[in-house]
Amino acid sequence: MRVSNREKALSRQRILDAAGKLFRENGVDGASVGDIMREAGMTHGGFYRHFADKEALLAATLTKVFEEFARPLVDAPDAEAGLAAFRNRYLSAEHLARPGSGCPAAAAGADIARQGLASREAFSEGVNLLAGGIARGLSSSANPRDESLRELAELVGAIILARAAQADLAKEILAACSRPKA
Amino acid sequence: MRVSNREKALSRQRILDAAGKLFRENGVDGASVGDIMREAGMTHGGFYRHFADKEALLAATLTKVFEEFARPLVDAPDAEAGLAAFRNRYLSAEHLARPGSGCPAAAAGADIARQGLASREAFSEGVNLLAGGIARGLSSSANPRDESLRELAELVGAIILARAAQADLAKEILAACSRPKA
DNA sequence: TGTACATCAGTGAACGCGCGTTCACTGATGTAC
DNA sequence: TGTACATCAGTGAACGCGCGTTCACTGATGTAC
Repeated sequence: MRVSNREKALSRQRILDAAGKLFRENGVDGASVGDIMREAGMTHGGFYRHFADKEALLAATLTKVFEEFARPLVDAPDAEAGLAAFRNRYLSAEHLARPGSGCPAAAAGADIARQGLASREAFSEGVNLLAGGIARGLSSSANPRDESLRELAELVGAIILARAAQADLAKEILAACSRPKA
Repeated sequence: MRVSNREKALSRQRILDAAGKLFRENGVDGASVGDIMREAGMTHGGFYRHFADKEALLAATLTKVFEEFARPLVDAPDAEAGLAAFRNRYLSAEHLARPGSGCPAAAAGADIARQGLASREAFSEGVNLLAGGIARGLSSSANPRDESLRELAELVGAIILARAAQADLAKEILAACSRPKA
């Protein structure tokens, strides 16, 4: 029961969306091909009509979710306000509780170090995309590129530590990183 | 072939050391009980004479490796110099390349969010231990606790991003976070 | 535009494999007297 | 201190299970004429 080219393209998008959610919620190892296809409303066998293997799906998913996650920051009409809003969203209780729609660098970063070249390339591009968006909001800085990487590292570290820590410490970490710098 | 109590205690230490290495190198899911017991020089069956399950091993391992990793910082006679040395070691190429003997928060943090209570408690205590050591070196700060958490977040985020990124970007991230603050 | 046929998206069974955990067994160790 | 016996650390086979991937099959879609 072959489906039309248009339907196939939609299936691919559903697989990518499902993978985006489950890779971030459960980790790369914790989200199986079967889980992802089920989330996408299909059975596992059809997966290999869309991707060569799980690694190829991971790389394609990273590219997509970094783009989606960075978009509000990158597209903000006012770069400084956009950065402030991004920080605020990043360190929110909402982002803490919902990794599945949150920052891919925080949710999957630790896993990517153990993945193939394609995923690491997609990850690196995603980091550059986010850092570029942050740097836009730091135009008054002497070295926006360096400062943006430092800023991104702090945000990623904060949410990773907070998600692993118990509730009280998690709130403390997010609050400490939210305060204006001394 | 029962072994003496002293030998049993040594076996337990070997299991914890092996787990400390493999959990950090391969992730919690990526290090199997069999792998760890093999690394410790035993077969897998004896594991359950030492730990109730894999989760109990993870919690005990976290407590041990956080303690070991924080010791040079916490025990430094000169707190400020100790912090500077800690930052230097943390952002080094050596630490980038060797997660198995490096910071447990960076190597396992993302996994811990999906683990049981005992592991999250051990992780939280480890974070507090590190933050306390950092705060010691920040005694001139108005708010050493907040600043130490922010500092730790930046270090953890930097090494996680650098390990996942490609070599050039990794070096750039570590360099950006190594420079004195503007 | 209509027809004949090749293509192939998706299904569901099956594959080999490694996982965490259990268990019967062994024989040296620990302990009660 | 010596003896008799219970304990139990470690081994290796086995368990049920889920993993990534393959494959024969189906029938609607795409395409060549």
